[in-house]
Amino acid sequence: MSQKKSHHHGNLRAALVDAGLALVRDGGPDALSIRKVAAAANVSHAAPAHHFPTLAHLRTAVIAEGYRRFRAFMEEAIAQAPDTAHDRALGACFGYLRFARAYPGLFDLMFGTHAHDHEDAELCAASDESYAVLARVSAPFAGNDPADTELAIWSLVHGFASLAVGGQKMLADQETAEAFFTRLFARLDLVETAPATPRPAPEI
Amino acid sequence: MSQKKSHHHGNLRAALVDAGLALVRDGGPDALSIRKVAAAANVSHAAPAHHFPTLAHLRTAVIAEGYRRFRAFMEEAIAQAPDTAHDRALGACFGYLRFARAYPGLFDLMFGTHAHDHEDAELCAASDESYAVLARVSAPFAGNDPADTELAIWSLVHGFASLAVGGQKMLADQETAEAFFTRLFARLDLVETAPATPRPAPEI
DNA sequence: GCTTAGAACTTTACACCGTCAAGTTTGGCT
DNA sequence: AGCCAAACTTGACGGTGTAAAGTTCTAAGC
Repeated sequence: MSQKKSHHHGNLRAALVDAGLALVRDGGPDALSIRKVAAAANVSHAAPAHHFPTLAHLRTAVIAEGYRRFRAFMEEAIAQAPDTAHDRALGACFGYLRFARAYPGLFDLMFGTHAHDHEDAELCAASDESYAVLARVSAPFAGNDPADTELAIWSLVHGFASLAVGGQKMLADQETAEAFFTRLFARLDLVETAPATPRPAPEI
Repeated sequence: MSQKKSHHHGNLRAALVDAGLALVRDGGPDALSIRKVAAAANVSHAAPAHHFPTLAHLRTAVIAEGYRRFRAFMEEAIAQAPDTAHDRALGACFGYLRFARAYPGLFDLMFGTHAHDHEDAELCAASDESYAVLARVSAPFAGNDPADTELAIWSLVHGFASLAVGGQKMLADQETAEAFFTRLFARLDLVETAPATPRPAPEI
Protein backbone atom coordinates (compact mmCIF):
# COMPACT_ATOMS: atom_id res chain seq x y z
CA MET A 1 0.00 0.00 0.00
CA SER A 2 1.80 3.01 1.31
CA GLN A 3 5.02 1.06 1.02
CA LYS A 4 6.55 3.99 -0.79
CA LYS A 5 9.40 1.73 -1.85
CA SER A 6 11.36 3.09 -4.75
CA HIS A 7 12.44 0.84 -7.54
CA HIS A 8 16.15 0.97 -7.00
CA HIS A 9 16.71 2.55 -3.68
CA GLY A 10 13.82 1.83 -1.39
CA ASN A 11 12.29 4.96 0.05
CA LEU A 12 14.76 7.56 -1.05
CA ARG A 13 12.75 10.54 0.09
CA ALA A 14 13.18 9.79 3.78
CA ALA A 15 16.88 9.09 3.29
CA LEU A 16 17.34 12.47 1.64
CA VAL A 17 15.55 14.29 4.45
CA ASP A 18 17.62 12.41 7.03
CA ALA A 19 20.82 13.34 5.22
CA GLY A 20 19.59 16.92 5.04
CA LEU A 21 19.03 17.03 8.78
CA ALA A 22 22.56 15.76 9.34
CA LEU A 23 24.02 18.35 6.98
CA VAL A 24 22.15 21.20 8.64
CA ARG A 25 23.13 19.94 12.05
CA ASP A 26 26.80 19.85 11.10
CA GLY A 27 27.17 22.83 8.84
CA GLY A 28 24.18 25.10 9.29
CA PRO A 29 21.44 26.00 6.83
CA ASP A 30 23.80 26.80 3.96
CA ALA A 31 25.35 23.35 4.13
CA LEU A 32 22.10 21.83 2.91
CA SER A 33 22.64 20.98 -0.74
CA ILE A 34 20.91 18.74 -3.21
CA ARG A 35 24.12 17.19 -4.40
CA LYS A 36 25.31 16.41 -0.91
CA VAL A 37 22.11 14.74 0.23
CA ALA A 38 22.22 12.76 -3.00
CA ALA A 39 25.79 11.67 -2.30
CA ALA A 40 24.88 10.75 1.27
CA ALA A 41 22.11 8.51 -0.05
CA ASN A 42 24.40 7.01 -2.69
CA VAL A 43 22.40 8.20 -5.65
CA SER A 44 23.26 10.50 -8.52
CA HIS A 45 23.13 14.22 -8.04
CA ALA A 46 19.93 14.52 -10.05
CA ALA A 47 18.07 11.75 -8.29
CA PRO A 48 16.47 14.01 -5.68
CA ALA A 49 14.82 16.05 -8.40
CA HIS A 50 11.94 13.63 -8.66
CA HIS A 51 11.09 13.91 -4.97
CA PHE A 52 12.13 17.53 -4.53
CA PRO A 53 11.95 19.50 -7.77
CA THR A 54 13.99 22.27 -6.24
CA LEU A 55 16.22 23.01 -3.27
CA ALA A 56 13.39 25.00 -1.74
CA HIS A 57 11.25 21.86 -1.71
CA LEU A 58 13.98 19.90 0.06
CA ARG A 59 14.31 22.70 2.60
CA THR A 60 10.56 22.62 3.13
CA ALA A 61 10.64 18.92 3.96
CA VAL A 62 13.58 19.33 6.33
CA ILE A 63 11.87 22.26 8.05
CA ALA A 64 8.67 20.28 8.45
CA GLU A 65 10.58 17.51 10.18
CA GLY A 66 12.21 20.21 12.28
CA TYR A 67 8.82 21.42 13.48
CA ARG A 68 7.86 17.89 14.46
CA ARG A 69 10.94 17.54 16.62
CA PHE A 70 10.43 21.06 17.91
CA ARG A 71 6.93 20.19 19.07
CA ALA A 72 8.20 16.97 20.65
CA PHE A 73 10.77 18.93 22.67
CA MET A 74 8.08 21.23 24.02
CA GLU A 75 5.65 18.44 24.80
CA GLU A 76 8.31 16.50 26.64
CA ALA A 77 9.35 19.51 28.72
CA ILE A 78 5.70 20.22 29.55
CA ALA A 79 5.21 16.63 30.63
CA GLN A 80 8.21 16.93 32.96
CA ALA A 81 6.86 20.10 34.59
CA PRO A 82 4.63 20.26 37.67
CA ASP A 83 0.98 20.24 36.69
CA THR A 84 0.19 23.90 37.18
CA ALA A 85 -0.63 26.38 34.44
CA HIS A 86 2.37 28.48 35.40
CA ASP A 87 4.82 25.59 35.29
CA ARG A 88 3.44 24.15 32.11
CA ALA A 89 3.90 27.46 30.29
CA LEU A 90 7.38 27.69 31.71
CA GLY A 91 8.02 24.12 30.63
CA ALA A 92 7.05 24.91 27.06
CA CYS A 93 9.63 27.68 27.09
CA PHE A 94 12.24 25.28 28.42
CA GLY A 95 11.49 22.88 25.60
CA TYR A 96 11.66 25.72 23.10
CA LEU A 97 15.10 26.69 24.35
CA ARG A 98 16.35 23.13 24.55
CA PHE A 99 15.39 22.56 20.95
CA ALA A 100 17.17 25.70 19.80
CA ARG A 101 20.24 24.58 21.69
CA ALA A 102 20.07 21.01 20.43
CA TYR A 103 19.50 21.96 16.78
CA PRO A 104 20.89 25.47 16.26
CA GLY A 105 21.29 25.10 12.51
CA LEU A 106 17.86 23.62 12.06
CA PHE A 107 16.39 26.32 14.25
CA ASP A 108 17.94 28.98 12.05
CA LEU A 109 16.76 27.25 8.90
CA MET A 110 13.22 27.05 10.26
CA PHE A 111 12.95 30.67 11.36
CA GLY A 112 15.34 32.37 8.97
CA THR A 113 14.56 33.66 5.50
CA HIS A 114 15.97 30.79 3.44
CA ALA A 115 13.58 30.30 0.56
CA HIS A 116 11.05 27.53 1.01
CA ASP A 117 7.41 26.80 0.35
CA HIS A 118 5.39 28.43 3.11
CA GLU A 119 2.16 26.99 1.72
CA ASP A 120 3.26 23.35 1.76
CA ALA A 121 0.57 21.27 3.41
CA GLU A 122 2.93 19.04 5.38
CA LEU A 123 4.86 22.05 6.67
CA CYS A 124 1.74 23.98 7.61
CA ALA A 125 0.39 21.03 9.55
CA ALA A 126 3.63 20.60 11.48
CA SER A 127 4.09 24.28 12.25
CA ASP A 128 0.45 24.76 13.22
CA GLU A 129 0.76 21.91 15.69
CA SER A 130 3.85 23.50 17.18
CA TYR A 131 2.18 26.83 17.58
CA ALA A 132 -0.86 25.15 19.09
CA VAL A 133 1.33 23.92 21.95
CA LEU A 134 2.27 27.47 22.85
CA ALA A 135 -1.30 28.62 22.47
CA ARG A 136 -2.47 25.82 24.72
CA VAL A 137 -0.10 26.58 27.60
CA SER A 138 -0.74 30.32 27.45
CA ALA A 139 -4.50 29.96 27.21
CA PRO A 140 -5.01 29.87 31.00
CA PHE A 141 -3.56 33.36 31.26
CA ALA A 142 -6.30 35.29 29.56
CA GLY A 143 -5.93 37.97 32.22
CA ASN A 144 -5.61 40.74 29.72
CA ASP A 145 -5.87 39.93 26.06
CA PRO A 146 -5.24 36.23 25.46
CA ALA A 147 -3.62 36.95 22.11
CA ASP A 148 -1.35 39.44 23.82
CA THR A 149 -0.19 36.94 26.40
CA GLU A 150 0.38 34.30 23.79
CA LEU A 151 2.34 36.63 21.56
CA ALA A 152 4.34 38.01 24.47
CA ILE A 153 5.47 34.60 25.63
CA TRP A 154 6.18 33.52 22.09
CA SER A 155 8.21 36.63 21.28
CA LEU A 156 10.11 36.39 24.52
CA VAL A 157 11.18 32.80 24.19
CA HIS A 158 11.80 33.06 20.48
CA GLY A 159 13.90 36.17 20.88
CA PHE A 160 15.95 34.63 23.62
CA ALA A 161 16.45 31.45 21.63
CA SER A 162 17.41 33.37 18.49
CA LEU A 163 19.94 35.48 20.32
CA ALA A 164 21.36 32.35 21.94
CA VAL A 165 21.65 30.55 18.60
CA GLY A 166 23.13 33.67 17.02
CA GLY A 167 26.06 33.28 19.35
CA GLN A 168 25.34 36.27 21.54
CA LYS A 169 27.29 36.03 24.73
CA MET A 170 25.48 35.91 28.06
CA LEU A 171 22.96 33.14 27.43
CA ALA A 172 25.68 30.82 28.63
CA ASP A 173 24.24 27.45 29.48
CA GLN A 174 20.76 26.05 29.48
CA GLU A 175 20.63 26.17 33.26
CA THR A 176 21.20 29.93 33.37
CA ALA A 177 18.62 30.43 30.65
CA GLU A 178 15.97 28.46 32.49
CA ALA A 179 16.67 30.32 35.71
CA PHE A 180 16.22 33.58 33.84
CA PHE A 181 12.87 32.46 32.47
CA THR A 182 11.76 31.28 35.88
CA ARG A 183 12.50 34.70 37.37
CA LEU A 184 10.85 36.43 34.44
CA PHE A 185 7.68 34.38 34.67
CA ALA A 186 7.48 35.27 38.32
CA ARG A 187 7.77 38.92 37.36
CA LEU A 188 5.09 38.89 34.67
CA ASP A 189 1.60 39.40 36.03
CA LEU A 190 0.25 36.18 34.61
CA VAL A 191 -3.24 36.48 36.03
CA GLU A 192 -4.76 33.09 35.75
CA THR A 193 -8.42 33.14 34.82
CA ALA A 194 -10.68 30.36 35.97
CA PRO A 195 -10.18 27.71 33.30
CA ALA A 196 -13.20 29.25 31.53
CA THR A 197 -15.05 26.02 32.14
CA PRO A 198 -12.34 23.49 31.25
CA ARG A 199 -14.03 23.27 27.92
CA PRO A 200 -17.76 23.90 27.20
CA ALA A 201 -18.14 20.20 26.56
CA PRO A 202 -18.20 19.86 22.77
CA GLU A 203 -21.68 18.29 22.96
CA ILE A 204 -21.13 16.76 19.53
CA MET B 1 45.80 60.82 3.83
CA SER B 2 42.89 58.61 4.52
CA GLN B 3 41.75 59.34 0.99
CA LYS B 4 41.35 55.62 0.41
CA LYS B 5 41.14 56.34 -3.29
CA SER B 6 41.93 53.33 -5.41
CA HIS B 7 44.01 53.68 -8.49
CA HIS B 8 41.44 52.80 -11.08
CA HIS B 9 38.09 52.91 -9.44
CA GLY B 10 38.18 55.41 -6.63
CA ASN B 11 37.08 53.95 -3.35
CA LEU B 12 35.82 50.57 -4.46
CA ARG B 13 35.29 49.19 -1.00
CA ALA B 14 32.38 51.47 -0.22
CA ALA B 15 30.83 50.79 -3.62
CA LEU B 16 30.97 47.06 -2.97
CA VAL B 17 29.32 47.41 0.42
CA ASP B 18 26.62 49.63 -1.06
CA ALA B 19 25.97 47.11 -3.82
CA GLY B 20 25.87 44.38 -1.18
CA LEU B 21 23.25 46.25 0.82
CA ALA B 22 21.13 46.61 -2.31
CA LEU B 23 21.44 42.91 -3.11
CA VAL B 24 20.48 41.87 0.40
CA ARG B 25 17.60 44.31 0.40
CA ASP B 26 16.25 42.89 -2.86
CA GLY B 27 17.03 39.21 -2.58
CA GLY B 28 17.78 38.39 1.03
CA PRO B 29 21.02 37.20 2.62
CA ASP B 30 21.69 34.49 0.04
CA ALA B 31 21.58 37.00 -2.80
CA LEU B 32 24.79 38.55 -1.54
CA SER B 33 27.54 37.36 -3.86
CA ILE B 34 31.04 38.53 -4.61
CA ARG B 35 30.54 38.34 -8.34
CA LYS B 36 27.35 40.35 -8.23
CA VAL B 37 28.72 43.17 -6.12
CA ALA B 38 31.71 43.24 -8.47
CA ALA B 39 29.42 43.51 -11.48
CA ALA B 40 27.40 46.22 -9.81
CA ALA B 41 30.59 48.21 -9.28
CA ASN B 42 31.74 47.55 -12.86
CA VAL B 43 34.87 45.70 -11.90
CA SER B 44 36.03 42.18 -12.62
CA HIS B 45 34.78 39.30 -10.54
CA ALA B 46 38.07 39.02 -8.68
CA ALA B 47 38.46 42.69 -7.89
CA PRO B 48 36.74 42.50 -4.49
CA ALA B 49 39.28 39.95 -3.31
CA HIS B 50 41.77 42.63 -2.39
CA HIS B 51 39.29 44.40 -0.11
CA PHE B 52 37.40 41.31 1.04
CA PRO B 53 39.51 38.16 0.84
CA THR B 54 36.42 36.04 1.24
CA LEU B 55 32.63 36.23 1.09
CA ALA B 56 32.55 36.12 4.86
CA HIS B 57 34.57 39.33 4.97
CA LEU B 58 32.16 41.06 2.62
CA ARG B 59 29.27 39.88 4.77
CA THR B 60 31.03 41.23 7.84
CA ALA B 61 31.30 44.69 6.29
CA VAL B 62 27.67 44.68 5.17
CA ILE B 63 26.54 43.54 8.61
CA ALA B 64 28.60 46.27 10.28
CA GLU B 65 26.90 48.89 8.13
CA GLY B 66 23.61 47.22 9.05
CA TYR B 67 24.32 47.74 12.75
CA ARG B 68 25.04 51.41 12.14
CA ARG B 69 21.67 51.90 10.46
CA PHE B 70 20.04 49.74 13.12
CA ARG B 71 21.38 51.99 15.83
CA ALA B 72 20.28 55.09 13.90
CA PHE B 73 16.72 53.75 13.70
CA MET B 74 16.62 53.23 17.45
CA GLU B 75 18.16 56.60 18.25
CA GLU B 76 15.72 58.37 16.00
CA ALA B 77 12.71 56.63 17.53
CA ILE B 78 13.99 57.44 21.01
CA ALA B 79 14.38 61.07 20.05
CA GLN B 80 10.78 61.14 18.83
CA ALA B 81 9.48 59.68 22.09
CA PRO B 82 8.32 61.67 25.11
CA ASP B 83 11.18 62.21 27.51
CA THR B 84 10.28 59.64 30.15
CA ALA B 85 12.22 56.50 30.90
CA HIS B 86 9.19 54.41 30.01
CA ASP B 87 8.62 56.06 26.65
CA ARG B 88 12.27 56.06 25.73
CA ALA B 89 12.53 52.32 26.27
CA LEU B 90 9.36 51.85 24.27
CA GLY B 91 10.78 54.12 21.57
CA ALA B 92 13.89 51.97 21.28
CA CYS B 93 11.65 48.98 20.67
CA PHE B 94 9.75 50.91 18.02
CA GLY B 95 13.01 51.73 16.27
CA TYR B 96 14.08 48.10 16.54
CA LEU B 97 10.87 46.95 14.89
CA ARG B 98 10.95 49.66 12.23
CA PHE B 99 14.45 48.62 11.24
CA ALA B 100 13.47 44.97 10.95
CA ARG B 101 10.55 45.97 8.80
CA ALA B 102 12.57 48.36 6.67
CA TYR B 103 15.48 45.93 6.12
CA PRO B 104 14.14 42.40 6.55
CA GLY B 105 16.91 40.76 4.55
CA LEU B 106 19.62 42.71 6.30
CA PHE B 107 18.06 41.95 9.65
CA ASP B 108 18.18 38.26 8.89
CA LEU B 109 21.75 38.48 7.67
CA MET B 110 22.78 40.28 10.86
CA PHE B 111 21.12 37.89 13.27
CA GLY B 112 21.16 34.66 11.31
CA THR B 113 23.93 32.13 11.16
CA HIS B 114 25.50 33.12 7.85
CA ALA B 115 29.24 32.77 8.28
CA HIS B 116 31.08 35.97 9.03
CA ASP B 117 33.88 37.28 11.20
CA HIS B 118 32.47 37.82 14.68
CA GLU B 119 35.79 39.23 15.89
CA ASP B 120 36.08 41.96 13.27
CA ALA B 121 36.90 45.27 14.99
CA GLU B 122 34.59 47.40 12.86
CA LEU B 123 31.70 45.00 13.38
CA CYS B 124 32.26 44.70 17.10
CA ALA B 125 32.30 48.47 17.47
CA ALA B 126 29.06 48.87 15.54
CA SER B 127 27.22 46.06 17.31
CA ASP B 128 28.44 47.15 20.73
CA GLU B 129 27.10 50.63 20.08
CA SER B 130 23.74 49.17 19.08
CA TYR B 131 23.51 47.06 22.17
CA ALA B 132 24.54 50.04 24.29
CA VAL B 133 21.40 51.86 23.15
CA LEU B 134 19.21 49.09 24.54
CA ALA B 135 21.26 48.95 27.70
CA ARG B 136 20.93 52.70 28.12
CA VAL B 137 17.14 52.82 27.84
CA SER B 138 16.63 49.83 30.11
CA ALA B 139 19.09 51.05 32.73
CA PRO B 140 16.48 53.13 34.60
CA PHE B 141 14.48 49.97 35.34
CA ALA B 142 16.84 48.31 37.73
CA GLY B 143 13.88 47.31 39.85
CA ASN B 144 14.84 43.70 39.95
CA ASP B 145 18.02 42.59 38.30
CA PRO B 146 19.16 45.17 35.73
CA ALA B 147 20.61 42.47 33.49
CA ASP B 148 17.30 40.64 33.64
CA THR B 149 15.32 43.68 32.55
CA GLU B 150 17.72 44.40 29.75
CA LEU B 151 17.68 40.84 28.51
CA ALA B 152 13.91 40.59 28.81
CA ILE B 153 13.31 43.70 26.73
CA TRP B 154 15.93 42.64 24.23
CA SER B 155 14.53 39.12 23.88
CA LEU B 156 11.00 40.40 23.58
CA VAL B 157 11.62 42.92 20.86
CA HIS B 158 14.07 40.70 19.03
CA GLY B 159 11.70 37.75 19.11
CA PHE B 160 8.82 39.81 17.85
CA ALA B 161 10.95 41.31 15.10
CA SER B 162 12.30 37.92 14.06
CA LEU B 163 8.86 36.40 13.86
CA ALA B 164 7.64 39.38 11.86
CA VAL B 165 10.55 39.14 9.43
CA GLY B 166 10.08 35.39 9.19
CA GLY B 167 6.71 36.05 7.68
CA GLN B 168 4.61 34.86 10.58
CA LYS B 169 1.07 36.10 10.24
CA MET B 170 -0.43 38.30 12.92
CA LEU B 171 2.23 40.99 13.21
CA ALA B 172 0.36 42.73 10.45
CA ASP B 173 1.45 46.34 10.25
CA GLN B 174 3.83 48.46 12.27
CA GLU B 175 0.95 50.26 13.94
CA THR B 176 -0.47 47.05 15.40
CA ALA B 177 2.98 46.01 16.53
CA GLU B 178 3.62 49.27 18.35
CA ALA B 179 0.22 49.13 20.03
CA PHE B 180 1.05 45.62 21.25
CA PHE B 181 4.33 46.79 22.72
CA THR B 182 2.66 49.76 24.34
CA ARG B 183 0.16 47.47 26.09
CA LEU B 184 2.91 45.04 27.03
CA PHE B 185 5.11 47.71 28.56
CA ALA B 186 2.16 48.84 30.62
CA ARG B 187 1.74 45.28 31.81
CA LEU B 188 5.36 44.72 32.80
CA ASP B 189 6.20 45.93 36.28
CA LEU B 190 8.98 48.23 35.18
CA VAL B 191 9.83 49.64 38.56
CA GLU B 192 11.82 52.73 37.94
CA THR B 193 14.60 53.24 40.41
CA ALA B 194 15.68 56.73 41.29
CA PRO B 195 17.96 57.63 38.39
CA ALA B 196 20.86 56.50 40.55
CA THR B 197 22.10 60.06 40.50
CA PRO B 198 21.27 61.09 36.92
CA ARG B 199 24.89 60.43 36.25
CA PRO B 200 27.69 60.99 38.72
CA ALA B 201 28.48 64.16 36.79
CA PRO B 202 31.52 63.34 34.63
CA GLU B 203 33.23 66.27 36.38
CA ILE B 204 35.39 67.77 33.61
C1' DG C 1 3.48 -14.71 -19.01
C1' DC C 2 4.37 -11.17 -22.02
C1' DT C 3 4.13 -6.51 -23.17
C1' DT C 4 4.18 -1.93 -22.27
C1' DA C 5 3.77 2.59 -19.88
C1' DG C 6 5.73 5.28 -16.79
C1' DA C 7 8.19 6.07 -12.54
C1' DA C 8 12.94 6.19 -10.64
C1' DC C 9 17.24 7.00 -11.57
C1' DT C 10 21.67 8.24 -14.44
C1' DT C 11 24.25 10.92 -17.60
C1' DT C 12 25.32 15.04 -19.72
C1' DA C 13 25.33 19.86 -20.04
C1' DC C 14 25.03 24.78 -18.74
C1' DA C 15 25.30 28.88 -16.05
C1' DC C 16 26.64 30.61 -11.78
C1' DC C 17 29.31 30.63 -7.59
C1' DG C 18 33.82 31.28 -4.39
C1' DT C 19 38.52 31.13 -4.65
C1' DC C 20 43.21 30.69 -6.24
C1' DA C 21 47.17 31.81 -9.41
C1' DA C 22 49.00 34.24 -12.56
C1' DG C 23 49.47 38.41 -15.40
C1' DT C 24 48.77 43.65 -16.30
C1' DT C 25 48.08 48.27 -15.31
C1' DT C 26 48.80 52.30 -12.53
C1' DG C 27 50.07 55.67 -8.91
C1' DG C 28 53.39 57.27 -5.72
C1' DC C 29 57.87 57.24 -3.65
C1' DT C 30 62.83 57.45 -3.87
C1' DA D 1 63.46 58.59 -14.24
C1' DG D 2 62.85 54.34 -12.47
C1' DC D 3 61.05 51.05 -9.63
C1' DC D 4 57.75 48.83 -6.52
C1' DA D 5 53.81 47.55 -4.70
C1' DA D 6 48.95 48.10 -4.68
C1' DA D 7 44.73 47.60 -7.57
C1' DC D 8 42.74 45.33 -10.87
C1' DT D 9 42.09 41.72 -14.93
C1' DT D 10 42.16 37.24 -16.94
C1' DG D 11 41.83 32.45 -16.64
C1' DA D 12 41.10 28.26 -14.37
C1' DC D 13 39.25 24.78 -10.94
C1' DG D 14 35.82 22.50 -8.28
C1' DG D 15 31.32 22.95 -6.50
C1' DT D 16 26.41 24.39 -6.85
C1' DG D 17 21.21 24.19 -8.79
C1' DT D 18 18.65 22.76 -12.49
C1' DA D 19 17.10 21.38 -17.15
C1' DA D 20 17.07 17.73 -20.81
C1' DA D 21 17.70 13.41 -22.54
C1' DG D 22 18.74 8.60 -21.95
C1' DT D 23 18.47 4.13 -19.23
C1' DT D 24 16.61 0.73 -16.18
C1' DC D 25 13.35 -1.37 -13.64
C1' DT D 26 8.41 -2.06 -11.61
C1' DA D 27 3.93 -2.90 -11.91
C1' DA D 28 -0.30 -3.10 -14.23
C1' DG D 29 -3.14 -4.77 -18.24
C1' DC D 30 -4.16 -8.12 -21.40
